[in-house]
Amino acid sequence: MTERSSMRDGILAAAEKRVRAVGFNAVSFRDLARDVGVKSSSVHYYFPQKEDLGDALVLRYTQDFQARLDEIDIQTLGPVAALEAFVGLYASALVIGESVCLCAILGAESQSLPDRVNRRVAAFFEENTAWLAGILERMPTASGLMTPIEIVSALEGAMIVSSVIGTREAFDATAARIVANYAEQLR
Amino acid sequence: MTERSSMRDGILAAAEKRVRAVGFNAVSFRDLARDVGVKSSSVHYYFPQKEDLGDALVLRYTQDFQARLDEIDIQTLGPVAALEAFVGLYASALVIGESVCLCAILGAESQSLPDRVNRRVAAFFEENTAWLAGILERMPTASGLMTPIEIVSALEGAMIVSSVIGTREAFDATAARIVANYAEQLR
DNA sequence: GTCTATAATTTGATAGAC
DNA sequence: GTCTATCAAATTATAGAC
Repeated sequence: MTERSSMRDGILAAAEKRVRAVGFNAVSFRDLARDVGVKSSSVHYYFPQKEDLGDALVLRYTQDFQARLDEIDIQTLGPVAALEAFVGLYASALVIGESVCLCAILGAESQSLPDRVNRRVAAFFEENTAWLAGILERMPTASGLMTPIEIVSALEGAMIVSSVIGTREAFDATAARIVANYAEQLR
Repeated sequence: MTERSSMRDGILAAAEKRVRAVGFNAVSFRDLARDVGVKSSSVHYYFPQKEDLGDALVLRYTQDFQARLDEIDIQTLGPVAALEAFVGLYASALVIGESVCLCAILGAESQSLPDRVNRRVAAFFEENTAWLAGILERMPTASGLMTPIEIVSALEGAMIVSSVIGTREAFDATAARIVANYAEQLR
């Protein structure tokens, strides 16, 4: 097993924290260098271009997220509790005054980001919707229920609105309704 | 009546176009100066600090949006058609590859923006939810229906996700469901 | 009001010593 | 790998002429 906490990973961790707070365009190589205690040229050693940093950042975030999805035992929990666990992952990504989901903020900035980064962000959404599709197909089909992409969209939007307003109200209401509407189908 | 298209308003129009595409942090005074055909120092004449520009930009956007809401004749249309018109305003704010709602992108960047700007963005959401509350109270109360803040959140999130993926799919599905769910209540 | 000129700072990025 | 040193460009912002 390779070293768990390399410099490269430390830089990515610092980048994730900063980008999830202020966005990709507002984070500099020098910010990250200071965070991990090196010079900015050393950050360039690991990520020659800022684009490389963005690419690796979203990849890491997506893999971490996927790993947490894999921990959700759908067989044991059943579809509703699994959906609740999914929504819980999003809930833990939102810390008012501190951070939102990485892909919410990168999604909003997408027109100013390199295509390579955008493709990774799109892949995050696609993996999430695919996972959701896996559990929702175990539900009775009902025309009034949100589809996977609608659920992901609603959670990301609620995160952003909650972040500006400064309370979790919008997010919590959205999260609760998504779960409740599906639970209702199984009564 | 004062001049309709002053330099100040031209700058704000250029700023709106750019910010709705790439975000506030990725737009510079020189960008706007070139757009309207002056030097950047002239832009500073109208907006001494970038914060002043952001503040005026969101105020203008909110007022324009409110004016379009005022044009929706709720009495004549009835609540469902009025809700449809509301959703239509959001729909027209999304142009794939070009722009999203100003407050979606500023909301995502909020942690890196001046408080003054954030307060204006929050006010936009509050005015929108207040308008929605006005028409939804004419509907039969139903526990399964989205509240105003949930509707606004869902539309903003769907805009961002659609923007990254590159198709209107997520937005259109969200918009259609919001209207359909309420229409269903009035059958 | 708009310009020239410029200051002060920050940014992404590179060359080369150690 | 990390550093020093540096570059070219861009950024916000101001002073003062016209």
